Amino acid sequence: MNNRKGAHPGCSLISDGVLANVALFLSTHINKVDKKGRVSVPASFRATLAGEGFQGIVLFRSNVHMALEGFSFSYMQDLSRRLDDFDLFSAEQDDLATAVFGESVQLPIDGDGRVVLPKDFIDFAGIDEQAAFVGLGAKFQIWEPVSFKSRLETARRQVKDKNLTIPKGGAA
Amino acid sequence: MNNRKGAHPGCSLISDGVLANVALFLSTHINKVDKKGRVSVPASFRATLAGEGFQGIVLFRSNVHMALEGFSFSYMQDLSRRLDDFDLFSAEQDDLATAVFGESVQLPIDGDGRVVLPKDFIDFAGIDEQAAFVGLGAKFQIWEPVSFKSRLETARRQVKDKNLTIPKGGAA
DNA sequence: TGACCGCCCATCAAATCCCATGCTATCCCA
DNA sequence: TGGGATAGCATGGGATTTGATGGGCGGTCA
Repeated sequence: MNNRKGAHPGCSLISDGVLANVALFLSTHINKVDKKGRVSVPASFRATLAGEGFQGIVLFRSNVHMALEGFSFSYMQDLSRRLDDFDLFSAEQDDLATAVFGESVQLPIDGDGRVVLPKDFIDFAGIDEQAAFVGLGAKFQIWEPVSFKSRLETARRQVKDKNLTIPKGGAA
Repeated sequence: MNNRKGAHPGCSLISDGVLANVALFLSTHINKVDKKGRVSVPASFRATLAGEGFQGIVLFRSNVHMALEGFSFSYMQDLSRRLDDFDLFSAEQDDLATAVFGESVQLPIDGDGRVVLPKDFIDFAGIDEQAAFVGLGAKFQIWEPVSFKSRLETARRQVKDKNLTIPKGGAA
């Protein structure tokens, strides 16, 4: 129930209870896509989504990769808020908002924990028999497994070469 | 024993009893890995994790060693939050998230205080019959005991030769 | 009248729970 | 202060549940 290790010198703006269980999308799960286009959403992802109070996922095409971006509904709200902050200053952000919200689909999860990926999304991501659900913390992506493998290597290399680190925030 | 009374002068959000002490992972414990891939998480580590308010650990492959890095779940939440400071969809954010979250796994601790190490993680760390849980303060590592022994000697030598010290400073 | 969609059930393997057993560090009391 | 009593921890193995996957059945909408 409570929070991060108490390293926040200035304390937090976030109330304890809320922060408490920020569920995260973690790890990579590879599931099979059946003839009907159905895929099981990894159980842990479902749990994360359920924690967000929404039975379903929001998907749209990545602007960068041949992959799909997935969010919980509440994260979409967050996204919206962030975009609003920039709206005033940049047309690009407006484009982004249009692309993101206009192109996204909301998929219900069936009784067995599966979603049906729209055909054009499947094509876009080059998905065939299998789909890799990649947890990225607050969001996740869906990849064709082989593509993801090389993507992962790129990411690793980038992190290493550019010496990327997650900025030190409150707690260590 | 270790209360951190007064560590957060203005912080009323953190209740004394609970968050009270920033628990640390300390010491090295070597436990057996059974055929099912189960290992007991050292009791003291479990206590530390419990202080974080979560039953489970997050693991991923070390970028540097043939070992696994372990964190409390709340630590990952911290990372996620800090990652939010990056621009959404920026290459940096994406690379980091992919490398960190995409490769991590969240392992629940069973009723007997054990976790099941994924097979590929066991292989990565070269673990066979035993696993060494090495406390490193806010995080810990899991090693194949023999590998760790040489690692330990290297570390000792480095500290000595280079006269390494812990920088003075902030909270964590 | 097909293609598609939402729902239901069956199956198999893997993950999880439960209990039983030593072993050891700790406690309590004479 | 010796020594038995006790509780906590690590471990093994079996039982049970959950999760992923495949297939079937009716309804609906062009």
